[in-house]
Amino acid sequence: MLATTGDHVPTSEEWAHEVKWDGMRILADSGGYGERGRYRLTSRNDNDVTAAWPDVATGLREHRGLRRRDLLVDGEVIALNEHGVPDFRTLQERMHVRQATSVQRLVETVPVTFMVFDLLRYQGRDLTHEPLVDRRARLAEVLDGTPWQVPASYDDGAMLHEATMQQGLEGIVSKRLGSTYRPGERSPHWLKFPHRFRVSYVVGGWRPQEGTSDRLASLLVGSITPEGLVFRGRVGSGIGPKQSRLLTEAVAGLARGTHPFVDDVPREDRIGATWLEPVLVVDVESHGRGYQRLRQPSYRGLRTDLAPEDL
DNA sequence: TTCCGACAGTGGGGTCGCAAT
DNA sequence: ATTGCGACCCCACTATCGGAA
Repeated sequence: MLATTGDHVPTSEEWAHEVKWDGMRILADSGGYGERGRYRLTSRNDNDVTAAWPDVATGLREHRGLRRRDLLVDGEVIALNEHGVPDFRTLQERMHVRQATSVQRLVETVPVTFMVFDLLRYQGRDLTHEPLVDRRARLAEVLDGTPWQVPASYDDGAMLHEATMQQGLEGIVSKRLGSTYRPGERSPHWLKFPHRFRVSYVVGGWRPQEGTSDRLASLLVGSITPEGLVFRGRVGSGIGPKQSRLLTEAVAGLARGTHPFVDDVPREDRIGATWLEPVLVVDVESHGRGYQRLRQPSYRGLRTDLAPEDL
């Protein structure tokens, strides 16, 4: 079950709100009774990822009360950084591991937490048709005292939205308390509100669409620092045929031979690029702050009212 | 007939493993 | 030893097309 992006955080009492965890979605299935806490883990694309998270898979093995229980839960594996904030980059180091030998080392260097937010089956009984409130209540009982965590649920969405923003968390997810669980579906009963920030950047070049050489598909942008223009990454999402045409016009006559950034532009980013005089300013919406490179960037338009000196 | 939602395709930032160089 | 590529993970957004209203 997936969340739809929402416009406004619902205020009605029919909704509950929780932190949106920046990690990897996992379904953990005990596979029936008597398995002694051996769980099969699957990713969002239904790949078996059990090998990469042995600590998660056996997380309940030692827990007495759950030894012979049967359950299927839905949650997010996260890795916390030194500030206690989920760090996706760190998590990725363990994501692709297939062999048990290397995992043992990673388990120690990259500890993870499994945040479990839904209970889909318990003791052989399918709970997906029961309302969320009931599933959550049962989940809290079942996992109480285990290494797996059940994230808190909040009534006040606006408050949580603000608090998560302050704390540098990814955002919130609002869920309708009476909703059933619909496997594989992107549901309007789950609404996500990721914190995205709109910031202006200076354009230092552009890249063509894959396979072509003239159709502008993405921009290479940078931010102004005391040292000069620092490369921050590429933006392509949001540049459709119309925006592409507008930008092609805006970029005309600005070409130059070398890139205008003070730092080095990585090889991969230079492929097919046309460098430009750093005079155009664009707005970009992206996730998170304080990152070297833009995360999940999307183009928001040309700022003809701004010059690089204004930033 | 019109509108909407699901899906595919394009764009982004990353990691790792493995084969070719 | 380095590099390139594909397989995964996280995603945003746009265009299209078929079915519901």
